[in-house]
Amino acid sequence: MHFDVRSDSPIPIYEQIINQLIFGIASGVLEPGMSIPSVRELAVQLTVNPNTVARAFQKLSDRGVLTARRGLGMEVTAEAPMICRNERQEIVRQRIREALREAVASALPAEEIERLVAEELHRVQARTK
Amino acid sequence: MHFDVRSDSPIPIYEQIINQLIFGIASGVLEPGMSIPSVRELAVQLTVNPNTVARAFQKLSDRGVLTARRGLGMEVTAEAPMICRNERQEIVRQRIREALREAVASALPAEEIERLVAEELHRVQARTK
Amino acid sequence: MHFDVRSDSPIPIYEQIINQLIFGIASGVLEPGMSIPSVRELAVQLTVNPNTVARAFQKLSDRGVLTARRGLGMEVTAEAPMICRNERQEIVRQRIREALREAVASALPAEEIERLVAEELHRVQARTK
Amino acid sequence: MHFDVRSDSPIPIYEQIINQLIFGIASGVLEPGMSIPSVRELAVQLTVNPNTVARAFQKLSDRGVLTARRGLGMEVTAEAPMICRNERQEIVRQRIREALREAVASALPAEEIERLVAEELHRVQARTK
DNA sequence: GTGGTCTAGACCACG
DNA sequence: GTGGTCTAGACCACC
Repeated sequence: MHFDVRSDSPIPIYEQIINQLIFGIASGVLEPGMSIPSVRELAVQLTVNPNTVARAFQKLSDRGVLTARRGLGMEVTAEAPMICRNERQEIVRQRIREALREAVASALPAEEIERLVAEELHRVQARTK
Repeated sequence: MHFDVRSDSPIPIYEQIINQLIFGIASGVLEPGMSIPSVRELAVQLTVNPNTVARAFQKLSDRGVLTARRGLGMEVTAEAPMICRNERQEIVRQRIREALREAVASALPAEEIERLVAEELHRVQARTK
Repeated sequence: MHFDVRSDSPIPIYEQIINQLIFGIASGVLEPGMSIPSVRELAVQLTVNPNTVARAFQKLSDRGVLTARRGLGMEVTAEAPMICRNERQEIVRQRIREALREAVASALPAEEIERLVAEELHRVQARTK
Repeated sequence: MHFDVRSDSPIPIYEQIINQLIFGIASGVLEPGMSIPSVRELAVQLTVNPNTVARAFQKLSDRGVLTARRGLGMEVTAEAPMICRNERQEIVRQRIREALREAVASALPAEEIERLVAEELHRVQARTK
């Protein structure tokens, strides 16, 4: 699974990790019963402090998405996919809503906003192909 | 001019103020020559500490958007409208790009993303009418 | 007499006025017994607040350089030229010293500093011819 | 690296810190990759409030000279040396220009100015040997 | 431990 | 009254 952490974002790193795990589970890349990378492993991969990864795991464990298997690392729970599919949509929707709210607040003309959205949508979709 | 500050946002308050001033100048609500509320005034209006407002003014002054007139308050510079129109577009574009990047990273199907965008765009435009 | 006030300088305006009056007296442009421009007059000329001019006059009066002639404005005292010639040299020397001290502290090579000094000296002398 | 802050100078403390960091980077004493004292450390060393140091760091960060590494401190950027060498020369040149401009405005004879400059240059160079 | 943000309140220069 | 600077001290996210 691919992770992408931006240390210059105003969004805390541990939250970025949480979101990406949620996305991975929601999309089926991570399935119930699968064990996810260890704290240390992921920390190395993301060049991030292990505490930061551990915090992300902890929060997901609090929400019932992950569960600790002693000595074996974290495992995706059975209920995780359902939880994550809901959360994913809410996260994405919320972020889009905020961006558009700001766009409207900026008093840019509606056509300009629509143009920007179309442009960026196109751009971002092209990049992932 | 209307200001709207959210203290629960991950975006720092002083940056929210900066952005809204940029939007105000870009849209022509604030014109070159003084018209900006004083630090103390705006602080009361936003129920925020004067230093927080001063920080926003200071940064805009560094960027050449505002200039301090000793004893008289801050004034919008002559170059401000040009600077701000550019910055406005970049701010809005950047925020939209991030939201869409995350949406794509979430592995939501493209049609679903487009549906969400259309829905929220509609919603946000309706709110301002 | 010519005055040049820079509102963007870190040196307070009233102090700039003080210095320029000292320079005027030291150089003999302003002589003992001469009445200098009124607060209002000078304030208009410099597009500066009358209080600022008044403060400069007050400080010079404290130092025995100017004296108030009731109803007639400020007058240059008999001792002023002597005081001002001393002060002038000290002011100029001090400012030069600070500039050079900073230049040396910046670790610019000595030849580079000398080059800069020569360049700026040339430039500033050319401007006044 | 040595720092020297004068609290009685008309130049704000945070700006003195900025200039000295610029000088340090321009001269190669501070190199890209971390080596900068922490906010708290430097504050103690200069017997200055941590916020004052933080302000200096913040401004240098805005200018692309420093970058914050969360939890690790500030780091000199790769572009910093180039930026700082340019800025150093401008800072020094500007200060020299102002001093000489004032000297000329004071109507001191040219030879006298040159004498003062030579004297102070000599003096300041002797001090650092 | 680090920097980032914010509050509170002081003093100064200037109008 | 205005902005600019500085101090003091709080809380947060992150290492």
